[in-house]
Amino acid sequence: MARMIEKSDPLLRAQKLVGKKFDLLIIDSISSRKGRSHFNEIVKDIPTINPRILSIRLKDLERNNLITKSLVLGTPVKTEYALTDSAERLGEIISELKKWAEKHK
Amino acid sequence: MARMIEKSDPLLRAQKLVGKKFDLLIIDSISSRKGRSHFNEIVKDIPTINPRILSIRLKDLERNNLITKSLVLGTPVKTEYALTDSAERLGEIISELKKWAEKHK
DNA sequence: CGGGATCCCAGGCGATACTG
DNA sequence: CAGTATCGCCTGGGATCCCG
Repeated sequence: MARMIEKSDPLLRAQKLVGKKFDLLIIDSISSRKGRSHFNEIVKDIPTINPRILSIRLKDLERNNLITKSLVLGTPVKTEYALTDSAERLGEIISELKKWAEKHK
Repeated sequence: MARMIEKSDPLLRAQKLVGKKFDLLIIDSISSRKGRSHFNEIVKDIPTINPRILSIRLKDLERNNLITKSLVLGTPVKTEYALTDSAERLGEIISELKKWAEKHK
């Protein structure tokens, strides 16, 4: 008999993947720019984030296959963050969550 | 011209409403019991939660109109927590989030 | 432009014990 | 059964400055 303990497992997993303070905001920001953003564009969308945190979160999201990072050569070199397919699907859920939050109460 | 600053407002709002560690787990637990649960039933569903935290979270969720609390007279008296309509709608989003988390990667 | 290095801080959470 | 009382911790995040 399987353990009931695992009833909430998928949610715990979601939490580990995108549960930190700015994670959904970051994904939503990239999503709103059609799936590709530069570092400072995200900062513009989330004025309260600080570069250190953004940097940490981006790396973590990358490790977890939510975003990909690529370099755009030129002067200066730019970085470009893009959502993975999975993260784009999450983006739709985030969009529903936003609608929900706006209506709530 | 509206402030761009507010681009991520609904998400920040959602975060304040249900952004703490166990919030989604609690709502999902009640939801899985057809919208009504007792204190210790929630504890059974979320073995890692401790009574103090659950108590705090339930009060906060109640204040924010996500759950309602009522007493069921009898011996002993029981408390019953139910989801509000709004929280039930959130429950559907949580359900999608769970599916997403299971498929991811 | 896109970060890294340091230092610091609060608050959210864990553990344990107790109660109406 | 359904919580409350204490206490301590630790991690995530804020502030500031700096660099290739």
